[in-house]
Amino acid sequence: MASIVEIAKMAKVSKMTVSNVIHKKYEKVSKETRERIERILVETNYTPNLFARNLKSNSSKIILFTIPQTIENDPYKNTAFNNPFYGELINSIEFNLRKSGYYLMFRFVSDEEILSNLVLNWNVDGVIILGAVKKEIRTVFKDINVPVVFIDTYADLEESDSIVTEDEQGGFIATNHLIRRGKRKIGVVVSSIKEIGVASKRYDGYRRALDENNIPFDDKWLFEGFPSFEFGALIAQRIAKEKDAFDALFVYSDVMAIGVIKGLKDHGLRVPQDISVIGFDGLYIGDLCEPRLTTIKQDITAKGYMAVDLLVRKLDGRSLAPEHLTLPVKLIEKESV
Amino acid sequence: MASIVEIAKMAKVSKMTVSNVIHKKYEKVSKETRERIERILVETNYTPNLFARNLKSNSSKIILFTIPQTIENDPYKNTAFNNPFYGELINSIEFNLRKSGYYLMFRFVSDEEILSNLVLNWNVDGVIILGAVKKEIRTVFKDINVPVVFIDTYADLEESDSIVTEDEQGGFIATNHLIRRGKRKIGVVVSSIKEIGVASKRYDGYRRALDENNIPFDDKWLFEGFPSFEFGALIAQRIAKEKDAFDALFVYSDVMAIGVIKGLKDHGLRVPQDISVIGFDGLYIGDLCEPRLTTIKQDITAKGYMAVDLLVRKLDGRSLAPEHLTLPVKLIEKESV
DNA sequence: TCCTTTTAGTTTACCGTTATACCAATAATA
DNA sequence: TATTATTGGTATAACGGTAAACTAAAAGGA
Repeated sequence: MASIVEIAKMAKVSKMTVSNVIHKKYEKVSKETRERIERILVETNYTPNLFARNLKSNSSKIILFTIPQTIENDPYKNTAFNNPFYGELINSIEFNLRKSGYYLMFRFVSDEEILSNLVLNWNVDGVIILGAVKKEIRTVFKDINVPVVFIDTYADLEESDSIVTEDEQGGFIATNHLIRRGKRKIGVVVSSIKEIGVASKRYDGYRRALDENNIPFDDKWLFEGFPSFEFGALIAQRIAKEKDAFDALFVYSDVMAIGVIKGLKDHGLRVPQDISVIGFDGLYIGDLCEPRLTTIKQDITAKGYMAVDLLVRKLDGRSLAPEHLTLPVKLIEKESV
Repeated sequence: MASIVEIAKMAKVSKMTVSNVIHKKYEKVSKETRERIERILVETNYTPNLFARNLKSNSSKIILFTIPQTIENDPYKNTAFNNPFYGELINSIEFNLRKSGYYLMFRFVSDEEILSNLVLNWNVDGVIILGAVKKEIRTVFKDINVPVVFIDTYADLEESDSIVTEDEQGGFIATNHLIRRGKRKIGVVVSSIKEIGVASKRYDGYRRALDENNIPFDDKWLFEGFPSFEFGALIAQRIAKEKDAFDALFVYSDVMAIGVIKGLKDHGLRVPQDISVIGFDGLYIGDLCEPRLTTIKQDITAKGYMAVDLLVRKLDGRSLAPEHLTLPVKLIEKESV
């Protein structure tokens, strides 16, 4: 825990000389002095105090990655991480930040907290936000001049940087695939489509596929709810009761889709013989269920990479205008259709 | 981004007076001045610069949660987070840290990095480490006087604080359950048992159950390998080839167990009719596979809670002597046995 | 009235680092 | 020899916040 002053004393020089050695400003230091100081730095295992450095430089090398959500009072109730999507994304973000010399601070936050508590407090250099965020919050980031990359948000993004997947197209491909397989009574299971997020875009694609194939949409085909495995199973229960009303389902996420399949089977329906199910994400857990889940795959690790890359380019000043990147999707045929 | 000095100027007082208002040292400030300053604080949306504060106080309120591991060069290869165990744990840790006023910094680290890069650099107030850690690393934490809580480490813990599950007992219960169901040829699938981690303890429990039931252990019953879904499936392939050699398997983790079941079924064996499988962890994904996985459940959220609680007690000085906590396990009977 | 408290502040110094300005001694040039 | 440039540093101030010591003015007590 030696400070630069103590190193300077040991080397009998001023602390500025030590600082110059640390920063490799060798033209300021003679060879002998430099080597003497370097030896002492190694011996004492010196590491700079980043608080001091950050205070001076007014930058932290910390990037906040956050998932805004209603914060539960009970950690057992917060099931976000049950979805491997989050794990894969945070893994990729941490990996790429580390590679670029940044540190990851992770936190679930409520909308209010986002500003008061973290961005300002910590002088985080940048922020990556996953999921739908209210407009007020988004505009505030502009005021405080911290680069932000939004992942999977759609509303009013002209002036923000964002990364999304081909959600609409994915919904379209999924639904089209069902239609090409002869399905005509296609239900859709999503989280809320009122929020302008991935769910509503995937739903839009679903509707477009119906339209283009002249299949009239029936209000009863829409099932909305909390995007969890359990809720998927719950919805399946309702669907199983009117089994003849559907010959296929487009479910907006794999986790939900697996729940749906589980629920359908528990209520005596066979997948895909009685009813086909297609998911969205391409998670490995799709291979765990039986039948294996046909799905629309997105590259989550690439998403994390792109988010970090975009943010780092902002921080380096290599990207000035807002960018909106869209990652491709791909139909993965397994056995549930 | 107003600093305390600017606030002071606006209020026409010294910055110390502002500081006193912020810290609610009201006996130092008259009612009028106080209210004037408070108004300005609100108007300017003042938040203290934590770098400055931390520099002065030499504490950061940051807790590092880290999973030591060989850092892959390719984020696609890092599959740690595919195991929902990690997600549930980090969720619980973040939740409880936030509740106690701490911030979570997460990072995968190599052993070397642990010290040089983070603990010293960031003046993190405490560290939570998951998984087996070499002795050298552990001893260093003592030198630098940062409280550390180890999760799921066993080796040489006398002087460290640690939290584990009843791993040995869990392995015993699992194996005993198989034996009580009439199984006699019980294979065991673990990650490396050379490292002194949870895998070796669970294996110890397995061996004890065999011993106590006078079942001689056969070297061919042991399968070691990388603890992933894929590797579980790979091992199952080998097991399927000598199908008559086994009537049951104890797999040290659910993720691996699900892979094993998948692999067994892909090679024509029926679970549990031909061979029974029991897992360990109690993850929700155990319910996704068919048959649903019988397993030994541990409470991961409780584990995170205990880790944070113990660490915070260390930081508050409310726990001086090293503590070693062991969380209970419970047999959950489903359909794979 | 004089002395002591109390009130309501202010001043100073420091946390560890770094940018900037400065300086002394030596080397190079005219 | 006098002047200028280079080398190898040092001294100072600042980042924003806080603990501790200090002080001026008002209030209280004898």
